[in-house]
Amino acid sequence: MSNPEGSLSEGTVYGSRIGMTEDTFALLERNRVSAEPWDLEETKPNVEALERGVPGLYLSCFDMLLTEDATWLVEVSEASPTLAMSPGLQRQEEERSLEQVQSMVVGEVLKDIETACKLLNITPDPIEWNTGNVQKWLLWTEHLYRLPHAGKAFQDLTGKDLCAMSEEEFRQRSPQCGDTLHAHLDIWKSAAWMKERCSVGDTKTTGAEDLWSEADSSCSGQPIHLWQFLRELLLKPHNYGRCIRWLNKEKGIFKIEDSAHVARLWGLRKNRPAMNYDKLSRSIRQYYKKGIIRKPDVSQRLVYQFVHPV
DNA sequence: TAAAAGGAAACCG
DNA sequence: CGGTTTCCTTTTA
Repeated sequence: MSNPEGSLSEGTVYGSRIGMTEDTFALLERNRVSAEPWDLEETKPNVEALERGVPGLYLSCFDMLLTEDATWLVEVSEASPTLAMSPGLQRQEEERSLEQVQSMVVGEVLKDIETACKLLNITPDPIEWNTGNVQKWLLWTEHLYRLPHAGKAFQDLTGKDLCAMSEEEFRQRSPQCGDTLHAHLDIWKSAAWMKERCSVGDTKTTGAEDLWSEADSSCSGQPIHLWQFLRELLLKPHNYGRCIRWLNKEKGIFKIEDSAHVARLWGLRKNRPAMNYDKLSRSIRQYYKKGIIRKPDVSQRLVYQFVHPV
């Protein structure tokens, strides 16, 4: 936010580039506020902050007008009183605020998609999904927004098939939530398209590009290890703080607050639907002799310690 | 009663 | 082969 002008213009570009209509934003906002399943918090970070941020953002713009530009305003108003805070200027400011909000929303959407990709181990671009990826995405989207299970209706479809389908075709396969699923897929498609445009386009670094490069760096490489996965969760307390958190970050001591939940996430990531805490904890115990994770000096239930803290 | 601890064997990229 | 995953028995808080 150090450069409001920059993010304002970027927001404009993104908004139009990815073709997000006001309806799209309305849908996003509605879903963000209404749904709250068990894992809403993990995948919908900063919802409250965002919503609180909106009036705050407006106020800070207003403050700038009143402070930094006050002398300018006075000078202008003396020279030409009609120009000071003319309706046109006001509308411009309002539009800028709106654009800023929109760019924030886009940023949040990208973050959510990044989170989902890491969790499901799928690519952000739906075009690349195989049938398994599609099912994962469906499962994910369904319980994120409390939709009835419709995976069966989309069985054996690849991401490419899915992307080629119209909203009507979605509704045919799932009368209850086809339209919602179509809308969400649309968001993913838009984001993927935007990502492509950003990476080949201008070299100017933007907030959104940072988000994607962050996603790329962690998505690449070998199959993830359990200890890495746990670190990832711990790195995002805003998303996962309810199920796993640091007790002492410096010493690497953490506590699993919701064992079943963490196990479910691990199972999702590794494609092991039968994963549970019994098995996950067995895997953690394998780390004892390897010197990766140990029990803290004062052993407590569900509390472990990284042998080599960051 | 859930969690902790490990042995043993299967699984899989 | 390594890194789990699965299953199991016994012990502990």
